[in-house]
Amino acid sequence: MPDGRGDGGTGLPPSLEVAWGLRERPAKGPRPGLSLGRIVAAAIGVAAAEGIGAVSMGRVAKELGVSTMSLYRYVSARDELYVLMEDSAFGPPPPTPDDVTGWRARLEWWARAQRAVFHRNLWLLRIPISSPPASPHALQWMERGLAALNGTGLDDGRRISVIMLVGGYVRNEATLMADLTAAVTARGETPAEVMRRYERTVGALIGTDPAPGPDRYPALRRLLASGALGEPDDSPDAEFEFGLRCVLDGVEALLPRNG
Amino acid sequence: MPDGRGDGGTGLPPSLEVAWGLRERPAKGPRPGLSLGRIVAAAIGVAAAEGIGAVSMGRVAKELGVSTMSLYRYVSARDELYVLMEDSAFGPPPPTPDDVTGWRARLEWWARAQRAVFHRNLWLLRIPISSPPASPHALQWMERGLAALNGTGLDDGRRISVIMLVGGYVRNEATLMADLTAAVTARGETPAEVMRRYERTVGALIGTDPAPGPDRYPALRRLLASGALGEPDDSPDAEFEFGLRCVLDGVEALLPRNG
DNA sequence: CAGTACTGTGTATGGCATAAGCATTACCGT
DNA sequence: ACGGTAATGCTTATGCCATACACAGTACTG
Repeated sequence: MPDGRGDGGTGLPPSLEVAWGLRERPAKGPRPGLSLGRIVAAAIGVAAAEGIGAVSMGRVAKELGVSTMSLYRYVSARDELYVLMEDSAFGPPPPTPDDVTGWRARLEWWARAQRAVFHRNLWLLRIPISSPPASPHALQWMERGLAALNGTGLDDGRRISVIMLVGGYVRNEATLMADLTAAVTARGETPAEVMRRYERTVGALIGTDPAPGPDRYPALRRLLASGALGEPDDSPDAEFEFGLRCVLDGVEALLPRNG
Repeated sequence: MPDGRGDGGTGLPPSLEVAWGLRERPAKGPRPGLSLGRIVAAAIGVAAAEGIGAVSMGRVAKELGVSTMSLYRYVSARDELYVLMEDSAFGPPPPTPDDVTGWRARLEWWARAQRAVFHRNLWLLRIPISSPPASPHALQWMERGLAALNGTGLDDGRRISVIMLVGGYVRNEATLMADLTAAVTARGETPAEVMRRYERTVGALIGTDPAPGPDRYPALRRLLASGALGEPDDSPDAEFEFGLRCVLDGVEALLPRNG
């Protein structure tokens, strides 16, 4: 391995090996005044307050009272910092209560816990996924998801597919919610107002009146007329649970025998 | 409305109203040498060749042989250009063949068509979703998705939920694939090699040997031992169809009566 | 033919990631 | 005790980027 000449032969960037607890502090130079932990915490503070877009190397450095370039002693690129922020924000998966038994309840618990993390850290959803999970907490979450499927007759290949399916659903739903709240905070409106404005926009675009020729948007027009866009009758949580139930029903249909 | 004083009272940015065919060419100034269409086409060309990261205002302008700032006569911000690129790349949904009948077949067709678009334009997946769909083709796709659910007893609220669920699944799966192919082209490896390298990394991180204390990663370890990560027995297409079947099974479980 | 609205453009500002080189520091082996 | 060495934090510089602003030319309206 000419490249990663550090401790672990993991092929990971040095900062991630530090996060994994591999790699000792080198015994030579001056004692570091900074630490990965402090940098990541500062970055998360900025992201939480002003969104991921405000997290620049310069900004984080200013927050810590150091120069921009000193951060590069700890992190070799901004994207690496993003990965560490992600790992830190997720933290370890919370312990599953004892009364949560059976694959379905366990997966639901897993999904809701993940959703809670996204809701607490909306900026997470703006970080593009760049590589398969290899940070400490990410693998712990993956472990938990896989373990939830114990007892189902699914083979290992299917298990990854299932947890990627469920995890993807959670992320997707959370992203839609985050987009809505972003629109809400951008202007000074309530979610209901945003949706009603969207409803009005679509109405103006496809024409609220049936139009002269053949109708190109019958289904959309009926949706608009129903008012389901502007006044959803479900709470966001209920919406999430609805989709989750769908997905898990689909998973259940896969199982060889019973539940 | 003090803001959007143009033709349509849509509340949309001017460029989008142009894309919708509202807004005449103003009869006053010099005839424009550029057009939204040419700009968007050039931008898509850059994105297709070098990824969305290469699509900067300066770069697109250079491609067209004009100055950077002239683009701002047609588009008020880069993100607006992104929306137009997205709309153009999607195009209208392809016509559904006559032998595709029933909600399930129609939704499958819709999902596969959408996936095909993503596969042809991987850069699409790197554009963050900023606002609810309001571009011409986006609404056509939405219309098609809603119409696919005709005949099911689902009410309109459920229908949006379902198409967002399916659409989200497609996008998610396509993104994972795009990430993989990005990793593939970044280094000079085959997909199988990338996955095997990942397998090795995870092995090095959690320790391939059972470790001394209690095992923190039993499920992951078993997954690794099974080789399911490194050598998935399904093709990417089969993987997609598997997830799609899951999701649609879940949808089917919602329906009031039969299929 | 003057007014006007629109065009493309040049210039300027302020931000960004990051490469390269420098002085300083603390440990290692002697 | 002390030179060698490797790591630290910093300054400076490069080359991107989005975009505000002001200007000169252009084609239509009255």
